Amino acid sequence: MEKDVLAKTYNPKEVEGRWYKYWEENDLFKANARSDKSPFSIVIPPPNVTGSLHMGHALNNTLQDILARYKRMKGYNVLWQPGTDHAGIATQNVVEKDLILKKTDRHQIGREQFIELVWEWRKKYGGIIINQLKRLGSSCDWSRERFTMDEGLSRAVREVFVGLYEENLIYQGDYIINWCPRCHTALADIEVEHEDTDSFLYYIRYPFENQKGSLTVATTRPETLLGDTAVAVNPEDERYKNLSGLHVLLPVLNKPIPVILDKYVDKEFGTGALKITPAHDLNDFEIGNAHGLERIKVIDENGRMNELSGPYQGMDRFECREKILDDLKNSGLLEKIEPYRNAIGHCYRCKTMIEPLLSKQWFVRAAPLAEKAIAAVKTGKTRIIPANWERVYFDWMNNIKDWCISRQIWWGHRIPAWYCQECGEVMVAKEEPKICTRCKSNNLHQETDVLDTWFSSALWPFSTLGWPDSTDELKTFYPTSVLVTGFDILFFWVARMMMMGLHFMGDVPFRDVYIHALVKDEQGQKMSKSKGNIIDPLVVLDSFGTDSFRFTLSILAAQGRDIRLSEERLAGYRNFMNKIWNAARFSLMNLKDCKSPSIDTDTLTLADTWIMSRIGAVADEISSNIEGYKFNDAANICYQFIWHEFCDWYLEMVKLELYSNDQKRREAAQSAMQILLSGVLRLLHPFVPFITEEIWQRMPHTEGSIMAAQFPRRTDFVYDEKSVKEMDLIKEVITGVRNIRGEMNIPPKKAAKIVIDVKGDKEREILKNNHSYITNLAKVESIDFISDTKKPDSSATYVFSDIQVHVLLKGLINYDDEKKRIYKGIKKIEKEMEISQKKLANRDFLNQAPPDIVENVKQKAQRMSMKLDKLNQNLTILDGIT
RNA sequence: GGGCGGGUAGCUCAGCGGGAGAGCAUCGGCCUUACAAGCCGGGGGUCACGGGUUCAAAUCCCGUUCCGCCUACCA
Repeated sequence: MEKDVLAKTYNPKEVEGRWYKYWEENDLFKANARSDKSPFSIVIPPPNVTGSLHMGHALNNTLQDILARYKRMKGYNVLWQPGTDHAGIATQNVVEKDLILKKTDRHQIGREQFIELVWEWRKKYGGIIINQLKRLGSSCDWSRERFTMDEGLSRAVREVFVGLYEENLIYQGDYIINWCPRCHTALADIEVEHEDTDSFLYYIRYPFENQKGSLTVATTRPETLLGDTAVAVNPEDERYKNLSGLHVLLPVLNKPIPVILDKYVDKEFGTGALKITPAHDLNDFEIGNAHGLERIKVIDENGRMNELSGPYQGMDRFECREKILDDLKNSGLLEKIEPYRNAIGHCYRCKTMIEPLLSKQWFVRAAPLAEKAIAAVKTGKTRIIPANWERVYFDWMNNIKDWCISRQIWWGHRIPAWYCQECGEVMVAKEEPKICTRCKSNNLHQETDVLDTWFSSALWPFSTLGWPDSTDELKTFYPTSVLVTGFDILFFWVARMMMMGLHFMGDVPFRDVYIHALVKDEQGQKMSKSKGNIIDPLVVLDSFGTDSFRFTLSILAAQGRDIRLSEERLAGYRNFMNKIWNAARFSLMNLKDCKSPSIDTDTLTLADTWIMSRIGAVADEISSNIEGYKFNDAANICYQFIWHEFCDWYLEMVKLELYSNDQKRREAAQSAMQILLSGVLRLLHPFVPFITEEIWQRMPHTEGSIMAAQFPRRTDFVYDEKSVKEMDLIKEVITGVRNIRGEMNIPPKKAAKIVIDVKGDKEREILKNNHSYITNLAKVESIDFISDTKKPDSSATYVFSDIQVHVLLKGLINYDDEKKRIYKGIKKIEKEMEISQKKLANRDFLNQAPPDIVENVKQKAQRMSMKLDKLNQNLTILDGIT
């Protein structure tokens, strides 16, 4: 790498690809399953293989990468385990769409060939999201990339399924499930999205069978009445007391169905009479079971009315509703229609309205598994951060329902169950059985359903590490250190990993779960395709560069708060990258001929000691913030320190040394600068890997990649608290002069004479010894020192505590302006003093507040009082002049 | 229905018991040989409202209100 002068602005495009390749080629992302170093491991939340990078991924992976890079620099053996999941329904949908274009469908080509096509698709497009993660700089160990349909992971799935079945934790049964008529599969409860919808409540008369009159029920789904097998009323409902044992006639079909009594029915709602359709509603199903009612399925898997729905057979469910309402109206059975708002379930994949259907499915008995998962968080074996998500987790776990895991699609792990065609025996086994265990028949058929994708995702923390084999990876990296993810998959994924990990590994899958924010748009709206407010991370990467993007996400990632991303913010942090770049540019220009760095405390200037004390303190703060998942604080500390301390003050001060004729001073400055630049880059590296590597490689006396360098600690630098106080004093004087220059409109080029009135010998010494900082940074041509003397004529004065800086302004001073300025200062300080004095006048405060607090207030009051005196004196003098 | 988060400078947000902060925007002055994606300086806030606890409240508690979000088998 040539170490020439850097370009004037940072150009990320030229840099990023180059270094990513370098890191990969030099195996810098690789974990070691047999290492003496302490392990640190993260499994990636596997992105959907059909996916393309969205903001959620960008944030999620940026945060993981910060942790991974930071821990590597701290000397850990880091494994960041990457991979993708096979996304059963989504992937099948994509390939099926292709087939439609080719004027065929999966049923025509058959299961085997279809699966082959999906694999082909995955080979061709499955790497897209992976490459996008690489563009983000993600330092995953790609040599270990896994896919949930890999042979190894599929083995883990079979092992788990059979294990749970044998323990009676998986069972098969007829239940009401959520059916998507478009995807043609069952869905788990959490895969259904509820949406408040304006609909209607229809009041329908069910005539009595053997007497006059009718019983009116209220329903939102009149079409399901074809499958009604009873009408229920509350046993305590006075109105319907005498109806028990009677029958009513189902409208349209004129079929008698019984009136039953059930406490479930709410007397207050509708008419207090509830129609019962056990095959199409979960509650009705349960009531039906309790009363031994027949289950009549009238809607089929396509959402169409079937042969049991009489005249409506063949109609779509919505079409049927219209028709049936017409017919009811005509026969006078429709009493009234009321507008009604209710939540309607939709498929989370395709948004089709869910049809609750009676169907035979496979379920995981969740409650027993949840117990340990609850305990693990209660006892702190796994921490959820921020902790308020614990409550959400507990709430769900405590009310957990059995998990429907079978899906009527082809792409996925086929359930390892076989049915004997002769005797009906069900066999669940890891290997395909040859003959029926009961009747010895060889006429066996495998279950056609596959497992929910989340079933395999639930095993991710150990299946990716080689389970069920006992591998070095498992020994070294399980339990993983932390899981970083969004709350939207807390139930889908985190909770289930907890259950499976505890059950099969006997330990939690991760020590920490860090739940991060959602990325929203500028208006705080959730980004969605339908709203069209999506900010494409790839576009952001192109226009601002990866590092700016990552830094923006980090600094906005406050715990428990969503991120509103905006172009202005991105531009602001792109400017920060440019600032870093130019600080490096300046440094490198002056480091061309430098020796290898060493700290000689004798040659350190006050500026050196001060900035080293600061960078050391800052390094420790950044460390503790990263370790506490306070990414925004860590990033903000970097920003403030680098821009407003290192660049604004140190680099300006070091110019004195660099431009000095004294070769020794120059060399000492070069040494310090190298140490500092190296420190700054290493602090920044976890956040902004590319720009830091680029500069690192151009620095003299650096070896290898910055990835392998050590993260700075306070003890790496000179630390001297006194220097911080001294520098504060000098900065205050400089700021004071600048302030007056600015407010009095003194041309920046015009050098000023100043007189500092300082009583304390110590302060005077400090200012005298470091006067060149003041003369250079405040454009001052001479400094005189006085002690407790009257304000010089033709001067403007900056007052702090008992120190006064008089800027001599012969001919430039406007006395009215100066008076106004002083007056403003007096008003401000009087207001502040009032607060302090009130406190000090309060006996309870003096007695009960901690002594250090009282002392602080006292000192503050004293300082202010001195300042106020000086200001008043100055005002009096000016009054005398004008 | 239940739960969670939020209301702090014009905007976006930190802070969450002892001096109201940042970024952006704004105003004034600067092409000072690292950076105009920059430098220097300034202005700007009854910390939603009402009570309470405390020597001390933006910060803790209660209530009100307005926004989000999650969850739920009253048809």
